[in-house]
Amino acid sequence: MESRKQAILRAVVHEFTTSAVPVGSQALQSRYFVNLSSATIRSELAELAEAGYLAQPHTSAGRIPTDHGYRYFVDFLMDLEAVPESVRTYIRDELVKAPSDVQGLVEKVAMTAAAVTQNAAVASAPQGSQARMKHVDVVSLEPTEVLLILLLDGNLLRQQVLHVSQPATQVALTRLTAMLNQSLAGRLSEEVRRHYQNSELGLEKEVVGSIVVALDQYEKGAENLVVHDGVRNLVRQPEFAESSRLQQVLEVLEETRYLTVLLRELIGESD
DNA sequence: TAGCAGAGTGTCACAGGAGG
DNA sequence: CCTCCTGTGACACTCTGCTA
Repeated sequence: MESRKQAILRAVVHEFTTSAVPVGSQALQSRYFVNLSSATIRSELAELAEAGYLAQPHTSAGRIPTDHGYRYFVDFLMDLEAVPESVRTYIRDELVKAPSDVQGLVEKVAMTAAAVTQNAAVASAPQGSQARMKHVDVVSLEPTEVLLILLLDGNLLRQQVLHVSQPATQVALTRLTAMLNQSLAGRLSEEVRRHYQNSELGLEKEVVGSIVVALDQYEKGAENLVVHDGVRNLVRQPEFAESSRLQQVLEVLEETRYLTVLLRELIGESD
């Protein structure tokens, strides 16, 4: 990439990661390229967009970096700081202590990254292959509300509150989970899905349906995202209230169904 | 909900420099 | 002197947010 395009891409990434607002040619000209006209910068922006490094939310908006643009920035343009030896040692010590299961390891990585960067950290496991159910438990919360606890292969734990159409007692739920564990433990998602299709309408079908959804999400990899206590670091930042970062974080969390993790952390932190 | 202002874009004609 | 390339300014257009 030509050096001027690199400089413009670097400026766009810097501006956008600071303000979270699409970056226009005039903003770039006034802050970074006083010797160029805005039309020249627009021309370069258009070429960067054509090459896939930038995108435009709508016709009259500025540009934002694409994943491709961020990748290029990280690989070639970012100024890397040397990691102090003390931090290196801290990371090594923390990861040595990490549990051997996937969930525990990913949580440890997120927690360590949050502690080192004093920011929010999101870590994900590699995309799941074929998911296998290990164990299921269903606990009664309210007459028509139950807590589904699902253990997947690799010791990944999933919890979900489920609204059921008919009231269910704990006795009935215990009987149901015993039956499900007997018939579905160790089964692949395809077999669980077949079980769902063959189930009659009612509590069993609703519970198995949720298990199918959880297994699907595991296979797609989206469920492997883990957020740890770095969210509190975001709240502590003075500019946080003015920033659109919260909105972005919420959108990501909502998509990945980890909003409850965020709320749990916030409730523990402030009103 | 319509109108308006502001921000930003794409396009085009033009100017200036480099090279043949 | 001509051609090509690059950069610039101007203008029309789109979209968003605000206000009456």
